[in-house]
Amino acid sequence: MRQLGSAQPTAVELEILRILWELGPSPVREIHRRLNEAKGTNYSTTVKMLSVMLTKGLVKRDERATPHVYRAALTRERAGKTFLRDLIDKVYDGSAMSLVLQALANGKATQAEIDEARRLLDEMEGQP
Amino acid sequence: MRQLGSAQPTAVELEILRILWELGPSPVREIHRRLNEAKGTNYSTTVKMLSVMLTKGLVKRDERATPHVYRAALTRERAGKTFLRDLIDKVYDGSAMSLVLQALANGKATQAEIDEARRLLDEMEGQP
DNA sequence: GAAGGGTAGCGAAACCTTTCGCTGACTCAA
DNA sequence: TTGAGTCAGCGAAAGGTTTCGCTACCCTTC
Repeated sequence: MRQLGSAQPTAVELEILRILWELGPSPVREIHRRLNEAKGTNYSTTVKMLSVMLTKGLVKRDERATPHVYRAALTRERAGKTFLRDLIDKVYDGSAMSLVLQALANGKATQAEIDEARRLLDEMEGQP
Repeated sequence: MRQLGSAQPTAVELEILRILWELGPSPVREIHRRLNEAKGTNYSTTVKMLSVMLTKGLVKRDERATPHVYRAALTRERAGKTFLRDLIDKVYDGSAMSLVLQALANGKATQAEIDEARRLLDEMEGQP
């Protein structure tokens, strides 16, 4: 059984989250308009994706309203943090410093810059 | 048809790339040892994944050697850049500055820090 | 109450990734 | 030559994501 809180959004799911982050809580029709604009998706598909995301806990919905209003269950900030952490884990074996060093590698970076970057990344990682 | 150069490595593919980045060019047996260690994968699976990755252009192999030697077709640096760009595109709608601002948002950041971070990210993005 | 439009949901198909059984080739030693 | 071991590859199954057809349920409005 997949842990509810730890599910990484898939490509389309992320696209929907992005729309919700931009629009704020919205009815399906609104979300669909955007998604269809971007990639010609069928209305049924949008509804299905939202229902899948609901069971995964990626979105929440207010059923009292008609039409139902959906909203993202995580913030853009949290998603960003998670993805960045994931990137560091998957590409740099968990070493944030590796990424920083690599980033500065071909450029001309002072020690001050490196320290600065380190602090920035520490903040991004958040506190476990 | 999927563009060869633009294929984003999947989870297992990335795990294999990570092994190759660490070990350098290696025979299947070596790669398999690591992969199996990490997640108990069958030998056949490792071979198959490598063959899939070969057709996708993610790895190259020297068939003159016996056993065949595989090596990553992209560097860790390039993969990191691509993933970071992808993260920015998918989560922050392509605005690197959004990510930086968000990262600094809850912390207490000086203007100097922000400028620093901007420069860092510019470098990470590479020059189109 | 019948027709039409907006809304919601289910189940199955289509597609991609990941897994592995099975097979064959090749090498080395007895 | 035969048997044991290593290496490579194919095809199909298993599992997850994404797609959509079809159905049903409200509301209006006639």
